[in-house]
Amino acid sequence: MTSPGSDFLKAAVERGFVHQCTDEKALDELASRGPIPAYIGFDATADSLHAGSLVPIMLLRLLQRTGHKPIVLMGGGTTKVGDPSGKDEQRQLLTDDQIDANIRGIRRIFENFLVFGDGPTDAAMVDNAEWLDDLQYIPFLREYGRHFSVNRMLGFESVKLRLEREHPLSFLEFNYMVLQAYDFLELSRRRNCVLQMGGSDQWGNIVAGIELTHKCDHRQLYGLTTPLLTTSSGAKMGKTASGAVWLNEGRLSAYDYWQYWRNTEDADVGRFLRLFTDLPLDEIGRLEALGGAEINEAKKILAGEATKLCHGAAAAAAAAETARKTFEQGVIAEDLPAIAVDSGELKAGVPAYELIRRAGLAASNGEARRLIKGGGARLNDVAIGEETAQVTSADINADGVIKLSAGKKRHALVRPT
RNA sequence: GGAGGGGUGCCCGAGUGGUUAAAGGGGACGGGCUGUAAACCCGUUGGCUUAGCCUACGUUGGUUCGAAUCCAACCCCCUCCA
Repeated sequence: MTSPGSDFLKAAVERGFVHQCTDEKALDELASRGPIPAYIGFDATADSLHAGSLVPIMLLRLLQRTGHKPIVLMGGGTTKVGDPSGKDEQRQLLTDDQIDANIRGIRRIFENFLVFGDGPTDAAMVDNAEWLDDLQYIPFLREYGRHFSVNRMLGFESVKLRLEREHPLSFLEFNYMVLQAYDFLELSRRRNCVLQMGGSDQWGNIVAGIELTHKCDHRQLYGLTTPLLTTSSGAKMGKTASGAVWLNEGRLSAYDYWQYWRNTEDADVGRFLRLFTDLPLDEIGRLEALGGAEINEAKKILAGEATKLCHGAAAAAAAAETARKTFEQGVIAEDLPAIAVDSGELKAGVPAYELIRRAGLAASNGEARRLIKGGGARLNDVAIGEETAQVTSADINADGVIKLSAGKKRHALVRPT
């Protein structure tokens, strides 16, 4: 490809956001003429998003920073259908109330990454329930359904996966693609939106929308997908010991979020800095060139910048400080995750495995027992030898707390009350 | 509607009457080595009040001293035929 002329596409390519584009040249030209509205759709299946959605989120942020209008499309309507892409199983259907609550939670996340408002480059959030909820079945089929070829749809990746793996694909889900295609048409009509972006698994759905709009309105739209992000060793992004890497404080603390980025593999540091921070490219180039143990400095910067975007500068600084104390000085930091335990209960003695479970360091007592047996559990930094060891008030340290650890990185405090 | 194949733990996938909480692989977690990295080596991987008990191989019943394994009915998926 020749070097793009528009700020947006140039930055998107250089920072590694582009996997495929329907017509890079034409899109580049369009983007260099003035602000273009572009959207990415998000499902409302949970009240938060996780790190897997971060690439699209950062792409919208980049779009805004380079002078264009990001549109966040909430799938309030399509979530009632369920995207079969990448899913073996049919999704559980959510109620309207759940979906509304989820959209509210997700909006709070976007407010950290984008500037919302009414200006030409201000972000907007739209819910496709606005037009999908009131669709009339027969008129819709007659006007739009006739443009879709089932023959072609059967060939799409999202459908093929289910068919090949012999998993059920309901007609309901089969329609997801049709509705997403229709979304693009609606957004081009209502908001003059010309570009849909999304993960590489969305390619088929995006192209379907472009084709539909072309057939209905004779209007040329564009699509751009981001690469599926895996770590250098091939693992999917966004998972951690205690589950997914969520983007809201309630589900994953800013400290754990910081830790997630701090533990990035060496080989991924440059790539992640480009994708998940706003740092200029020449500085990133300098950071990723650091060799040996020095690359840890780059990881701290990555963690700091990424956490700043998601949780704010104060939380990022606090997380960095907690990490410094915990790892570099071995001191107990105040804001490690903590649980409160009744001091009377402590006086009587509580099995260590139970406290480990309650502190969220293990999912069950059995898992905690195994952790102890395997030598991975520590009480105030001393390995717990006995599987049935009791923790009592005698274990409260000078700071008035008890420190529990699972492995070297996961710590929690027990505060007597 | 007819014929055949199939539904196993987080995922894939073995297992056709007992020694099966279920081979093997993946993933995950822990230990070792390191740099809070990767690679590599080792261990663990249903729950509980853990030398014991409980729950589990689509669902519900049945045969048997004993069932993931045999039988029946039902549910779901796949393939071919109508």
